[in-house]
Amino acid sequence: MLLSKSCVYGLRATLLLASYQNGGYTSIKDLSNKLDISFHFLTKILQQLTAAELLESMKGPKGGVRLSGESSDITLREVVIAIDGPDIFTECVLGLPGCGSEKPCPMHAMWAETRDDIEQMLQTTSLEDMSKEGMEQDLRITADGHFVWGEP
Amino acid sequence: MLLSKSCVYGLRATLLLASYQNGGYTSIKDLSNKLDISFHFLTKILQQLTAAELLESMKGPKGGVRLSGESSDITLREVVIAIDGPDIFTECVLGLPGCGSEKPCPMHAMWAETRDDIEQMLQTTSLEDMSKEGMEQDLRITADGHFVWGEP
DNA sequence: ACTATTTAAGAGTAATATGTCTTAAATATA
DNA sequence: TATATTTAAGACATATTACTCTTAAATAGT
Repeated sequence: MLLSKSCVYGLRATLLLASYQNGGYTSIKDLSNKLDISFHFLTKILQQLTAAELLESMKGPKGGVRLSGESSDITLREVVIAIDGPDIFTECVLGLPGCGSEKPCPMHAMWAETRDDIEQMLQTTSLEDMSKEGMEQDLRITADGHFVWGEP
Repeated sequence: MLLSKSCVYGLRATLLLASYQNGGYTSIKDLSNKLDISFHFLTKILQQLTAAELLESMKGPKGGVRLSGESSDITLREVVIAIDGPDIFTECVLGLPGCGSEKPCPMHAMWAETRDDIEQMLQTTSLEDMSKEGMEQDLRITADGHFVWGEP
């Protein structure tokens, strides 16, 4: 997998949050239930996103998490980097540490291109873009596909 | 990482084998030394490639492994599939099991495209292509970059 | 036939990723 | 103030991947 499970969980949760578009706090319990992800595990992941200031959190009743800004201002790339780190956008496909344009591996050129395409794709797509598509076309965000968007 | 370490080791070893272009057997010891990969671990990986009939092996003195056919006839895609399996070319980027054109996830369309690009790229590149480039331009195939191509 | 060399196969170990559980801290509401 | 609810934090457990080690089987050369 290109993205770790943690990263994918983070993306799915933030997409769902974006679809709520009410500005209020949503409990992680709600997210973990709807997405069928372990509550404690998801909590840890969302903590990373909070630390990266993509989310804001509040403890206590009525607490939960919310996007720190407009869903149109948060890109998929930001979420990915917050969880999997920025290296996936620079790493050699053969995992060779010193690989770069100076002394590349045979696959460097071809991979650098697709890698940049992927980064560009994630960079130019906001949580709003994806969550809107998800809602409007009733797309899948769970394994079973049974899911209702935008109902906090 | 898109590809597992095993897969990457397999690619590096087959690229090196392709550069030998002498048709004879090369000992795994030689490959593991040159590529700085654990001998036993590489042995296991190359066994998978032998099982997939991309390599042929012979035991005993003068034994070793060799490409089962012309290096121009073996694609990077074949090596990848032999080790990491074919699923990486069909899997959902969010890891959602039922994701497909019928009931896709929001990222399905964009990812399917890049995924197909990657497959196409690997499909249209042979071991010969890559090893020739590696030799001719003295490209990196080890971490330290100190390496001499094509000397069995 | 004997020996040295090499791959094959499987058991075992280590490291990392994934997932679970418990306790602490904050906060809304009564 | 007391209670219920929620995130924060860290310890713990399991699964997967990566790597090591030992023994067996095959084969070339003497």
